[in-house]
Amino acid sequence: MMQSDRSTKNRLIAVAALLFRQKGYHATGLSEVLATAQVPKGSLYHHFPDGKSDLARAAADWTATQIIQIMDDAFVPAPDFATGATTLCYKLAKLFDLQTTAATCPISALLFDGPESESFRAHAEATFDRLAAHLAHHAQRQGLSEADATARAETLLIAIEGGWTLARARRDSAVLRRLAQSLFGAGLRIPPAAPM
Amino acid sequence: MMQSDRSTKNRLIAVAALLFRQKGYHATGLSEVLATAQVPKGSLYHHFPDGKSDLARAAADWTATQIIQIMDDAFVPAPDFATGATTLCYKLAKLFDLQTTAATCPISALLFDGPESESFRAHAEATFDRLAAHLAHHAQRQGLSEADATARAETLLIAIEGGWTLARARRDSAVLRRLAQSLFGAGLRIPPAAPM
DNA sequence: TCATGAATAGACCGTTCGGTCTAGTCTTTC
DNA sequence: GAAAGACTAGACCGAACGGTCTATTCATGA
Repeated sequence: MMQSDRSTKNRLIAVAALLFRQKGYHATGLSEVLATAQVPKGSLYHHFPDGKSDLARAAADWTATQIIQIMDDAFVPAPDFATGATTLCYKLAKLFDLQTTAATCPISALLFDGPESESFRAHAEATFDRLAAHLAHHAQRQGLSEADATARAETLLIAIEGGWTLARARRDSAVLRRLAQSLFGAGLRIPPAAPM
Repeated sequence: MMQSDRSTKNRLIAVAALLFRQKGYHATGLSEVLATAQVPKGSLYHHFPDGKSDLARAAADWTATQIIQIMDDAFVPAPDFATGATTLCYKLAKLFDLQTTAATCPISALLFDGPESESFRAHAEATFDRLAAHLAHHAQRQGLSEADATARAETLLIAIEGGWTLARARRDSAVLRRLAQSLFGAGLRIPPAAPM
């Protein structure tokens, strides 16, 4: 069985994750996934008995672990939270630039656009919380108090989601790169808080 | 002709805007729109010759003017930008709470999920820019410099988009309400910027 | 070497999709 | 009150959808 990286199952997951994110779950036909992954229908229903929704779940999980990997890559070697956050934003910007079509943010995409079942929805929420907790964990690892860490993780998450949306609207990742500096950099600290 | 608020055409637009936002463009069938609005198919293709995509455009425009109205309601009577932004966040939170199903942010929803045509995409981008510009206009009206106004408007937009996403993931509008205070309030100024 | 289950392969099915078309009904205007 | 166009009404269409099913091939252990 071996489950190599290029196994039928993994190919299906990777292709599905990509297409679902690019065009959305409902806008992506199984036939397109199958054609792109070069997999016949029978194989899909062998590996994913529940069909499309099953595939969506797998794709979401796969994406989540990818995101966590990116977070770890950014935060583990970082001397402090701000540096980690900056690196993360840059990594995400790079990810954004990789795609020809400006797709939805991977974090939110696979969670909100999927089968309508409540079970999928619940799974998505749990996954989202897991990502937020992971971010908070890194913050705490840098010596922040639990409350502080949670708050900062949340702020960063908001900024990333919003930043990605703006980047997508403009088809330009610049916002994402500016994000970290706006949040933590020496420059403007979100709003200069000048006149008001 | 009269074009009353409850005219067939307006009913179609309102229902489409709601459903598209709740379930997404591709996940919403014309039959559902038609049934909900109590409109036969023939009427739809009379008012919107290009069918579903045409309807999506109209729904997006209709939503955009709604959003602008909300912005005006928040900013016109406000003594300064921070107050206006706070009011806006609260209004959006209220809007969020209105829906049983936690739907996508109206600003981004109707822009990103629609027909795949490039023309729709372009129209969406233009609409998005229009909203951003409108926000910046309000900021400038409060005496901020153009650069400042643009920057603040962008920050607010990022925060709203990201905040809505988080609110949606948690099915709780609290994040949106906390948003304004985090950005401009006397309390925590985004990150306390303490230890790091 | 052969038996067995995993995996592949794709023809096929019922449903629903967005869209077309013709017929009928109002509404407005001479 | 008849002509004309705006609008409503829904039967109908081909295409594509997700999903099922049977046949076949491949891999593995006895």
